[in-house]
Amino acid sequence: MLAHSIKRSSCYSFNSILRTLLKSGNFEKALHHFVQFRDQGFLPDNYTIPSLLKLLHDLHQPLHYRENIHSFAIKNGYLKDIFVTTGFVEMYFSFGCVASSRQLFDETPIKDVVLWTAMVSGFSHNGSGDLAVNFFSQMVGEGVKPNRITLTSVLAACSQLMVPNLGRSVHGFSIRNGIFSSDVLLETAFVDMEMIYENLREPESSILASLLQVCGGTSDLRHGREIHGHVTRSCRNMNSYMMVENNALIDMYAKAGDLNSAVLLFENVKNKNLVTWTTMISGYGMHGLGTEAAEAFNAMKKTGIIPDGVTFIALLSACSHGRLVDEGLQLYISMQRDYKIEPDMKHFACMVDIYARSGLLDQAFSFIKKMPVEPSEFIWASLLSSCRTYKNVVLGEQAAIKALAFNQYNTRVYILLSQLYADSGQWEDFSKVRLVMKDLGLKPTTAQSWVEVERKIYIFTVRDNMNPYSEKMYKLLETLTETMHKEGFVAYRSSGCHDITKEEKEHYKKSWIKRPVIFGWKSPY
DNA sequence: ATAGGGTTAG
Repeated sequence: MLAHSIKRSSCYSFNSILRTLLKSGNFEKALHHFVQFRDQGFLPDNYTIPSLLKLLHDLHQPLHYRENIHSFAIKNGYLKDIFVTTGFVEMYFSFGCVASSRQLFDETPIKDVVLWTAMVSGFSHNGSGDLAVNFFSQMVGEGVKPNRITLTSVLAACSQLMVPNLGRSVHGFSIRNGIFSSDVLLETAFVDMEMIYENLREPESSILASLLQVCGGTSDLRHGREIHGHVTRSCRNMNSYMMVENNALIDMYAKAGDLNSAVLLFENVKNKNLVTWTTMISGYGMHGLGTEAAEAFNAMKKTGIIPDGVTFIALLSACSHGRLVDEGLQLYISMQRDYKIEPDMKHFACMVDIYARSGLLDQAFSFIKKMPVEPSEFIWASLLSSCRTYKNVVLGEQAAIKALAFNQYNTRVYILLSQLYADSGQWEDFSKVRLVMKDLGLKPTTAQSWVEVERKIYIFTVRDNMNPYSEKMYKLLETLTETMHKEGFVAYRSSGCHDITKEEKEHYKKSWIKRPVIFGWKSPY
């Protein structure tokens, strides 16, 4: 009895100290403290576990260690404590293990606002904005009242999904329920531009930045330029926060395809900070200008600005788009050796892409296998994409299986895999994939693109015949193709689902009858 | 009475 109470009180003070050390960022001391505690024969209690998970996160420890803590927590019945459950939910989300988080959530009988919020933000961070919004409405439906943190998370998901109306209704909801968040500004960003001119008040930098983000993302140069004009007119040049507007404008021009304007503005900006440089590097990169990106990086270093993790993401992705394998590897090494930056999932994804886009699929795969953390769904899907380009069915299948283990409903993965099969003439496998999609209720989506000409937006798709200019456009394409041939270029022609010959169609119809019941591949693991 | 969810212009 006495021993028990001593242990309990020791746990109490241990937990307090651990928490304090973590808060002040003394991770090494915190680890030392934990090791001492453990060596004295004490075991973590339910109060310790959330802190312990945070410690392992801060020390970049692999998933494996945390799974041990998960087993430990299960054995001791600590998952009855919602604080512990929430910790694990958050931890699995951070490793991209969405299914594990979801399972934990489902197994929790009584869910509070924090657990619900962890789900909303977890989905949002893993690129599932739709599920984030879905869980938010479930939560409201079950009578759990969201707070400002929940709203911040769900609004982030709304803006990710580009659904301003949903954002507006969330905003309306928060007003009706008396919940206010400074981040509802995010939603305001979607309010129509003309409204800004009618508004007496000067729009916040953050609103302008969000609007520019939308302009960049939709290649809406016209609105982007209008905002630029607005910023220039609104005598805020003397203010320091002009930095935010300029950086957002440079990014917008680069993303909307007008690299010249981006460079022009960049060169005219007097005080460039790390974000300005990184934006320009990333702009060059997305236009395939690896050399210019590298030059900008060198120029930045000369000014004494120290790059951070995001700068290296921009550089590595420039290498991947410019097929610069050796340069990418050198940067990846230098980042860790010279700047002490720990690579995270995004850097890993860039490295995989650098190898894979250059056709070095085996090197991409061995890089994945050597990663210290569980590769994300995105990494597998991007490997699959390159497997399709280079027609590597064996590796492509493995990548697809891995990606689908994260999310069974990833339409893009099925499409890529079926195209890979089609390109390789494996029509039976092609139809198998399409049937699995059909069983799951997934529809192949046709990619759309659009262009704005004289205030009118023209949307078009592959083999589009609906456009009144279709005939003219295809004639022009023919001329272009001819010119390319004359110049010595050979067009790569995909034999994807649009290009099925008569025999292949017959074959496809036949195999349609043989409905596979389950997903027909075995995991290589 | 010690713990869990969000936050950046790139």
